[in-house]
Amino acid sequence: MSINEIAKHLKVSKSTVSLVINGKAEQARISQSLAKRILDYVEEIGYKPNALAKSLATGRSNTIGLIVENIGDSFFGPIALYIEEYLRPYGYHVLYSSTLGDLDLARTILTAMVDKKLEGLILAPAMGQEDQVLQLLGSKTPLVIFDRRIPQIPTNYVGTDNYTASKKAVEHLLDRGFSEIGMITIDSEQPQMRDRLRGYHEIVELQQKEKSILTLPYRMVLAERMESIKQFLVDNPQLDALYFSTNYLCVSTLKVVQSLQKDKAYGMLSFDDHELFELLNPTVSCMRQPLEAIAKEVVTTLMTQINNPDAAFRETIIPSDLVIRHSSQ
Amino acid sequence: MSINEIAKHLKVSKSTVSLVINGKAEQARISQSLAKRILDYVEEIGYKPNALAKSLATGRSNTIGLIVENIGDSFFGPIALYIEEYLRPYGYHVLYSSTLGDLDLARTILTAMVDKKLEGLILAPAMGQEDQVLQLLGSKTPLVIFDRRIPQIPTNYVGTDNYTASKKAVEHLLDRGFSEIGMITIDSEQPQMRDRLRGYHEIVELQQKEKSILTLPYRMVLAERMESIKQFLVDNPQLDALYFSTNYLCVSTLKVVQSLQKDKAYGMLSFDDHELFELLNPTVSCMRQPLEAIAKEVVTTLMTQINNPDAAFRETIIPSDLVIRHSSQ
DNA sequence: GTGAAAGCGCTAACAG
DNA sequence: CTGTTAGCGCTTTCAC
Repeated sequence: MSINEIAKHLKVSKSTVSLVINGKAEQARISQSLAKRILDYVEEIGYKPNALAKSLATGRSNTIGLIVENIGDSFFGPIALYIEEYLRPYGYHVLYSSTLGDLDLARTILTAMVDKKLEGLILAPAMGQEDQVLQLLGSKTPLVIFDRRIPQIPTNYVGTDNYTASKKAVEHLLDRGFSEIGMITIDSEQPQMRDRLRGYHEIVELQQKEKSILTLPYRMVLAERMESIKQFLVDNPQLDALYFSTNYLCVSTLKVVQSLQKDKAYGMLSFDDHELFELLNPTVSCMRQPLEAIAKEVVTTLMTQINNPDAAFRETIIPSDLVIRHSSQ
Repeated sequence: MSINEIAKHLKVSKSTVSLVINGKAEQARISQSLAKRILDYVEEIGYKPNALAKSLATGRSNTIGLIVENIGDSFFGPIALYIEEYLRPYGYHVLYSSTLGDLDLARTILTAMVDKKLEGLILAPAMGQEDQVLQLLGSKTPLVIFDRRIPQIPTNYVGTDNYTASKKAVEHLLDRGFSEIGMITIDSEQPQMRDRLRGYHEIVELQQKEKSILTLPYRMVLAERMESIKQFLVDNPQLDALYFSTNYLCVSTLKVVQSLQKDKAYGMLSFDDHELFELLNPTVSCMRQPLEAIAKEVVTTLMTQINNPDAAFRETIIPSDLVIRHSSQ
């Protein structure tokens, strides 16, 4: 079942078979009849080239690595789907991994992917992975960072305008008459989270209001997270609105509020939309990142670098949209 | 940066280097000092073996293929995450692809994965892919089918008890006093959907009630789907409860009901849970498939076959849990 | 203890 | 037009 056996059986040489199979019969000026004979036999025995051997010989694996925080969540999941779809026309497959925000795991994964000689890497880096990325950059592997930029290191990057969008979000809440706005956020070291937080800081300071911020670690079990949020709400009775740096914090908070059964209604606005936000009562306003556009740009950027390794890095900021629903009215 | 250069530089042979790197120095009785010299140099230049070449030589790619319908949805996304996690201890990586229910695409993807000589395949097959699976079975590639079984073809399989769970769900609705239960389902040819439908049929017939079934195609744009659902509700004013074969149909219906602004409240029960079902008003009852347990069993089954290619096929049915919330009270 | 050599399956010059 | 040859980078057997 190898090219060798085919060659032997047909009494031609390996290279002839290889050329024909790869559609280069024409340009290698191989006779139509011979080509047909080979193709027919290949068809007959159902021969399939070994992609591994091909990759080794050509240096092309036709595979792109995708490293995200959690493939199962409502941000990275759909992004992954879109990335796969946009990559498909180029003939690329996707090898994925979720880091779950764990640095050690993230390092191991990245190392493994580099060793596999993938043709390109799409990475939402974990905190602390900067040095490894820097090193990777030296190796000339095409790379696109997304969602969270690595400050100080110039790379290809695609992400949303976290800072500006965050300011808009908080301003919107203020405009609608809320005056004491608390922010619930996560793992404040991540650049995108920092920027969202910064936006909150700036607007609230501008209004000379009090800041109330709850910062939660990533990877906290739901029950604990809910407990922290509950305490935060209790400790800050003055709050009339809540701003969330990401949607699952909003979801957790909604669960807390529901369990509290107080009838205090907070104004709410979350970064990132959620499929069911428009079904809740009240419906939940959000800053929506355009997932498909981000995925598309990630792929375009990667392809650009693959086809032109020496091109300058490209940074694309894709603005998020404020989606106004009832929770911020 | 290849093993060759290391050998040359150290003036030893390739094989010695290879043995040392792979920790077989001991058994090959290579001197401690030589081994250390090699290891040190490897460390120094930061040498990484080329995984591709290694795979070609050993025939092991350390990669498992995962083919699902949609990696971005709330069923397959989390499943993919769990599969990855359970696979990690074995040193396997995951190459994924979404078929979006498209047969041609599904065939192409499966073919490509087979050519890549992956060490195992986890597959939620598309309709019509039976022949291809049959063929794959002949090739001895370790394979686990999940979510949707292929009738008539014995394979490893992991899934839930669709038929029984569906009966329980409809019975529950009846028990709670609903009497005219409509079912909204999809693409009724898929075995798991058939089974869910069959459960509905059986219970409703047992009660000598009228059946009202709306069958929607997979891959329908949201607006059209909502339109069909709306029409269905209008045409069937007698319905007092709705049973959904999968959660996004329930979500779509909730959107329709919301837009209708009638205050008719349907009893509702959906197959598959959704993160926000417990936040809606009323909270939505469901049949919950234990995602992590399914993923775990998929991996266990696959590993069993990989380690013991001649073992008999293993079929595991993991029961779903009825989660009772307010929508079915 | 160590190294030479063959081979995994394929591609791609280059000769004829 | 077709075949020879030399790799791609690594593993593994078997002499020495």
